[in-house]
Amino acid sequence: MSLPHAILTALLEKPSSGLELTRRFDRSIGYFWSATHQQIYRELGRLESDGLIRALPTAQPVRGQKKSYEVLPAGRAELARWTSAPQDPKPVRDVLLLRLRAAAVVGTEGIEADLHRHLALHQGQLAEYLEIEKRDFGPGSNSAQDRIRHLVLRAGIDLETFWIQWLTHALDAFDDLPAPEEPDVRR
Amino acid sequence: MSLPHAILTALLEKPSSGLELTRRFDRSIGYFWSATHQQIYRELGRLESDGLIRALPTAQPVRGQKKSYEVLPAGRAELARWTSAPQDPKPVRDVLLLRLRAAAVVGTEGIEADLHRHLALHQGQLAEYLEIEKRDFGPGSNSAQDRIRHLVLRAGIDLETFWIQWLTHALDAFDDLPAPEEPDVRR
DNA sequence: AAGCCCATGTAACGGGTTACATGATTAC
DNA sequence: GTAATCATGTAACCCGTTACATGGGCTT
Repeated sequence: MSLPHAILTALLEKPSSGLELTRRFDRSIGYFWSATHQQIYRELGRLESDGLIRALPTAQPVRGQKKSYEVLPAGRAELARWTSAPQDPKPVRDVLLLRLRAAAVVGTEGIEADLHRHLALHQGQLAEYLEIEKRDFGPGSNSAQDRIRHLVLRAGIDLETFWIQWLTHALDAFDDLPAPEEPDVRR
Repeated sequence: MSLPHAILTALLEKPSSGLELTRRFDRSIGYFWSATHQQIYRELGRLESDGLIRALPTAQPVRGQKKSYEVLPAGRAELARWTSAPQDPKPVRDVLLLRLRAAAVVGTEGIEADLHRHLALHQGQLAEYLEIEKRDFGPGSNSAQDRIRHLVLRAGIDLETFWIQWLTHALDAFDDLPAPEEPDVRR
């Protein structure tokens, strides 16, 4: 149950319409919590009928007409409650690691190319994060808000750095692997 | 669609019953792909009716009777195909980062305790991984299988190390935060 | 008027989670 | 012989994903 709270956070930062939210979930917020527009509209409906947000009274809501939402006091309270409530970290769930484990059994044929591809993707993402850091978190501006947001961005940067290092290490190890154990055609 | 392939990998490593699989998904495989027994039974049924695995012919399958499965050639082929097929990395989805972003808006009240708790949890997980590394991957044994599995374990170790460092950094930053942005008492 | 993007949806499906059910085996 | 545990399932629900629908405004 995190999507509604992600939306509440986004709306508190800036009241928005569904499509504007979708755009923001493709950028900043989406860096650690992604969502499609279908999810967002479904959730906006629920949040509204639960009395946590309301549509800004601008024009009557016609289909195809922009409709902006803002957070109500009950919504802010719920977000504060959720934020401070303890939550266990989710166990890791990573397809690439699973594929490697499978490759240890059925052979590493073909997976190496994808490791290279992932390495490039993570390098690209890291560059994007570093660009944002340079732009948004220069030496000035030390409000609590900025420092916390910088902390979150730092997690992204360090995570990408971890993957780059690990993938580099993995590819090195692949290079001097004692030859494929392919001839395992026993069945 | 990763659970069936996780099960195929597990069954290739060692034919097992549903409950044995469940136990293994609580340990080694579960370190990067978790699954409950309900999921596993459901998926075993599908894999069998798809002709990728079969029940070992021991006793007739009575309810409450152990039933072991092994992988058929078609299953091994499907796993090899899946392993070498390119797959994009999933975008990060982390509740703690989302909560921090929310805390930047509604205040950091209460979240600090949970950061401490997470730090301890990650330290415990790291210790467990290091124990496994010492036990299973000593200086000897350099088969390709072992080296690949060690690589996967290394990812786990490095990920936990990342979280420990980041949480430590975050808690440090919290300590000299310019005080809550609600009513600042010190100035 | 045709085509394209903007904006808001609906519908169907599949995986993951939680709660519950039921038969067999073991412990006392 | 009864309680606990082992072992295999069923059922319901929610979230995330994919495909599709509808209407308005803009450009050509």
